[in-house]
Amino acid sequence: MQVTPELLSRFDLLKPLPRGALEQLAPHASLARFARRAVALQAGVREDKVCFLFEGRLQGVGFTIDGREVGLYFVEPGDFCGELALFDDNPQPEFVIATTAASVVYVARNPLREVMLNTSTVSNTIGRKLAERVRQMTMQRTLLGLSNIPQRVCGQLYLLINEAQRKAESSEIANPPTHMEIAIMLNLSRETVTRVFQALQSRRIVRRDGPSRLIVSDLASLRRFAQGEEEL
Amino acid sequence: MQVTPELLSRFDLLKPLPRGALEQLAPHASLARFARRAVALQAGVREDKVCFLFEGRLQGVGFTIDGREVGLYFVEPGDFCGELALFDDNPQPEFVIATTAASVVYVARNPLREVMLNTSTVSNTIGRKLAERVRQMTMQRTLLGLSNIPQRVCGQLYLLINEAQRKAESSEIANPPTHMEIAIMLNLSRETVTRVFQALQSRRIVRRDGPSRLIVSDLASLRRFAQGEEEL
DNA sequence: AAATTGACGTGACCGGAGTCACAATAGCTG
DNA sequence: CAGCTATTGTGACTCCGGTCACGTCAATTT
Repeated sequence: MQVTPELLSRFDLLKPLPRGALEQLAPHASLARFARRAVALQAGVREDKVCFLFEGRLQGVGFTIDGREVGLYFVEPGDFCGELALFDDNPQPEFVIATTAASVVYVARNPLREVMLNTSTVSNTIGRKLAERVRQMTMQRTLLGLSNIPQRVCGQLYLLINEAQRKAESSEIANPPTHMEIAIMLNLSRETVTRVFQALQSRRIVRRDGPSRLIVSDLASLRRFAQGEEEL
Repeated sequence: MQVTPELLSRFDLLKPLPRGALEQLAPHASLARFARRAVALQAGVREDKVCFLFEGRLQGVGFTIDGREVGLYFVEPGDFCGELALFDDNPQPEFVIATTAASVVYVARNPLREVMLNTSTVSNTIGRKLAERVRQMTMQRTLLGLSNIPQRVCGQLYLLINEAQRKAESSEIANPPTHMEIAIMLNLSRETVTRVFQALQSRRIVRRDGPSRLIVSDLASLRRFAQGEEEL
């Protein structure tokens, strides 16, 4: 489907671009819609496009040889993924799949690469993004090193809370990941995650409010569990 | 200690720079030597330098709250680390420590950043490096997802083998990591790694040749174990 | 309204990796 | 060479998270 320059300019990365650059990119962009669990980017192949998320939610996942799924990160609307293709010709390392119905804009790799090289704000943004991604993965890897499993779950939960909300007493997570999705990110079984949630709920630390809102009533306790100052 | 432009030009990243740029950087560079286990870059602080490894070996490591160590990657001579500081002002996510006695050249962040922004070959190299780092971390994360532990160790062992040597029947790893270091990278206990090595040695798949050489006699078998086609 | 699906909840059992406590080397260093 | 430290090797025991086998519940589908 055809993409207008206006649509492209709604993404933070492309917003600073002059009209001309957007018009140059638009013909190389296309819109796509995905159902839940559909694949937006393939692992192991040299993807020739970058994926901008318009609505819904995506997740980067890997698969081990034995078919186990490995959750890596989430992509929220306005953000993009598959940017590794802009740096070299090596294959995309992980799958990106839709965790909810989603609509995305694909932008062809080469024209975008041109724009990146000519526009310092774009290359800076992508550089920062990549750096942030490395930090994110490092934190995630550190979480996996925790041998106390409830602590691991609490740590993940704490990471899911917006930094802006960290200071408040209570907080809420909109569209929280399912237990299964959390389990996959933390190398745990779904049952274990459920049991930790049970414990947190019985202690009034978290509470569900409908399917799409998870309320953290006692953020301070959650932090203590996450930091191992207290045992679950 | 004072650093000459010649010394800087021995690093791949800086080699393509014109003489002038090197002379501009040299006053902002300093040499340092480290004993084993010394810290080259601090986690959690805004490091204002990038670390180029001259000799020895470094390792990026994290620490969980409970003091457990988390191995992330190795740095070999000629390579560099701490490059995240070039992209933003956020803190260095992981420690970098010396696994052997090492000598490094520190280059101040800001001048190097200037050079990077003005020299497309440098920014390209750093971009590729960062992209490669993300791929590396993704693979490592995938390894951690393996629930079959011997398979995990074999996978790591296989990753340690140079790509150039992958095709041959046998191969060797110079200065192999200790069992403890492998355990830390794979979230395992040292004993478990030892036991896997015992199994591999008794099957004549690997063999030690002195302290600094590990010989993989039967690469094909190792690969089969790594890919889960055969159980240890 | 019945049927299907996907998410969540829960108990019982079991295997395997961590832990602990050693021993045995192997390198280094004085 | 003696002594020290780091690394590797091994057994016994324990514990805890995975697996399996269910059940419940709400949301969609038909």
